[in-house]
Formats: sequence, C-alpha cells, structure tokens
Amino acid sequence: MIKEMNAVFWFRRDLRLEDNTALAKALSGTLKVIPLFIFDTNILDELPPDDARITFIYRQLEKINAELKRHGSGLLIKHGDPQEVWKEMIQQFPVKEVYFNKDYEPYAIRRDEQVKTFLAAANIPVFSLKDQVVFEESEVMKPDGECYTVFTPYKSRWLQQLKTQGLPAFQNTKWENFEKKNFDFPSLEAIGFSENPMPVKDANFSVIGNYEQTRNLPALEGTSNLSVHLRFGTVSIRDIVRKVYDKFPVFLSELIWREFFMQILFHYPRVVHHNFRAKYDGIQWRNNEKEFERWCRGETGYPMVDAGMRELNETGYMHNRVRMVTASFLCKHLLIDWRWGEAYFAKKLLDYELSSNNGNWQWAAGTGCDAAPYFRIFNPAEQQKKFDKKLDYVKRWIPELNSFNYPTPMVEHTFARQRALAAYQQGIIK
DNA sequence: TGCTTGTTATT
DNA sequence: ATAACAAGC
Repeated sequence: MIKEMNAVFWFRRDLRLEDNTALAKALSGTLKVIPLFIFDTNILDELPPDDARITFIYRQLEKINAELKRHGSGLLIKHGDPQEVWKEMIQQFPVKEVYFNKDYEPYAIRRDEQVKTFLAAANIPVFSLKDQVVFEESEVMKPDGECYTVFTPYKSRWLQQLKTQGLPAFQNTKWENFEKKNFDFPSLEAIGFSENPMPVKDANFSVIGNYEQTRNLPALEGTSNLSVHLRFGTVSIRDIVRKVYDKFPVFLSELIWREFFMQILFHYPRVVHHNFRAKYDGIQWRNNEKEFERWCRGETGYPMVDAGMRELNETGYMHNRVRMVTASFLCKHLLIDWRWGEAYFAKKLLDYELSSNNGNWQWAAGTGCDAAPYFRIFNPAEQQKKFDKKLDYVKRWIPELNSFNYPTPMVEHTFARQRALAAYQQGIIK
C-alpha cells in the first residue's frame, strides 16, 4: 500500500485561514496538508508566564482548530525549539513539502535559514512566501538601487508600485485538501503559561471615515485597533489595503509606515541595538533608575504622560499620539536611553512589533532615520491642550488627578528642555 | 507630530 | 497690541 504523503504548513505570525499566501499555495497542490504551529521556546522563555500575547495566540489557535475540525481536520501544536520540532516532524510524518510565510525579523531569519538547511539535507523542498506585507525586503528601492531611509519618497514609490503591480486576488481556502487528522490540543498550562484575561480589542473600521480628524484624540475610540491583528496576522494586509486604498489616504499612509520600518530593520538590522545615526552615539544619557520607574508607573506629574503609561500598564494598549508624548518625555525630559523605553513597550504592548517599536522610538529620540529633529521637544502640557482639551482621557486613567495625591511634575519643562538641548548638542559627533 | 525670539504687517 | 511668519536651536 502506498503511504499518503504530506505537505506541512507552518503557522507563525499569520494566524488566519483565509487569504493566507503560503497556506493557499500548500492547499493548491496534490499533497494533504498538515497545519502546524510551534510554541517556540526560544521566544517563550523570555516571557512572563501570564503574558497576554500568549493567551491571545492560544485563543486564536483554538479558533483555527475549531474551524479546521468543522472540516474534518485539525491543527497540530508543537512546543519546543523549532530545530528539534522539525527533526521530530519528519520522523512522525511523511513530509514531502514545507510551506510558510516569510518573517523578516533578525531572529526569524536565522531560525528559518536553519530550518531550511535542515530540510534541504532531508531533500524536502521549502516554499517561503511573502504574505505579511505588500512590499518586502528590496522591492521598494531608490532608482540608484539604495534602500530608502526617508519616509515620504519611500511612500511615493510604494504607492506608484502598488498602482502598477496591483495586489494578488483574495486566496480562498481549499478545505478538502487538509489532512483529515485530529491532533491533541495541549492546554495553555501544558506549554508553561497561564490565562491573562487582558482583552484584545477587535479591529474597528468604522473610524476610518473620520480618521484624519479623530486619530489624534486619545479620549475617543478613534483608531482602528488593527495593529495587534496585523502583528499576529489575524487579518490580511492585502484585505486592509484593498478596503482603504483609494478612499483613505491618511490611513493607508500608516500602513506604509509599517512597511517602511520593516524594510529599515531588514536592511539595517543593527538598529535593534544601535542608533540609526551614529552621530548621536555620544549622547550622555542620565539613565536614572528611580526616574525610569516613575515613568513606567505613570507618576511623572505630567497627566498626558501618566495617563498613557497607566493605559499601557492596565490594558496593553496606548493611543499612538500618547506613545509619541511618553517616548519624547523619557528621552528628552528625563534623558533616559530610548532603548530602555523601547524594552518597556516591548514587554507591555499587545501589538508589540520590533520594527515599528524600534523605528518609532528612534524617531522620538531623534536618533533614527527620518526622525524628529533633536530640538523638537514635545511640551506635554501643550499636547494635552491640543489633543485632550476637556481632560477626558487623562481623567479616565488618573482618578486622583485633582487630589493632593497626584504628584507635582518631576521635572520642570523649560529646565528639562534646556538640559536636553545641551545634552544632545554635546553628544553629537561631528 | 516644538519652542523661542525677532521682525513685520495689521488693527 | 498682536497675529503671522521665518530662523535657529
């Protein structure tokens, strides 16, 4: 009897069954497809056991498994180092082909290279495809062949290419081509985590009609909450771009920022640990730990900063306008290394994405590509006047705002501003 | 997606 | 007196 051969589709940060490039490709062949997810211990070992993002991933995998079961199939969950898991995989199943969507972060690139090398040695072809972005790697380049480091010309080129190349059609799921097998679905505890009930907000498209007017007002539900869904691939970027393409240019622009920072990280992986512009390497950060803790807890005495940090601590979200204000405050007012702030956001944000987090922190610090100039120092009180005039947002997160318990500002604005200007000027390497 | 300061135009 | 604007940090 001839043994039925399998293709394996490896889910990573593309946790959906519809319009999923590599999955659709796997299902379009003649092999029966086993869908696989690996809880990667290299990533998990760094996280606290109640990390809310793991709960979100777990719940999403349950949904995918339920959907697969309705079609007589099931999701295979593994837990361990991906290299070891793939050794197991090819022993347990007659794997003939492997499919996954590309991931562009430094760790993921290394991991995927190792897996590819291992599978190649076993004569198993690997298909790794673009799915996470509209344009990847070196698809949007300057006419001279260099990578764009300024957003506006990058965006023009990106738009021009979208116009000429278009988007691939929606990819439907061929359910009948999944392997008709059920697998044990481990509990969250079995992979070393516990439930964190912090809810992930649903994507909200109703806002994009007024996005330009309302996106900067943190008191409103004026943003789309898409970031977390784009992070884990619970929505398709192509689907979103199709929806907003000719109607909502400001919203589309935000999606292009995402790809801008992704290609920066891809071409300049050193930005993970270093200033994009080395001329800022001489800045003497004060790095006062007590002050850092006050910032983390939202006890700086500046309502806009404190409200943002408390929103982050309590919900795993922070409104984008407020991210800019809190980041600027840490770097400029407190002169604390942007890497400290970046690490704190990475730990707390449900939508944490290395490229965007790093790019935007370097933007705020003034050390990045196309960054805010170092002398642009947000005035937290002015930002509040502009974007939360009625104090709705700050009151929501700071119940003691008008009581004696609320601290006075930990540093006076004009003094901090002068100190920051001096530190940056001194630190610039000419 | 700043802030300050100085200059000029306008009332 | 003040708004509007340019320039430099």
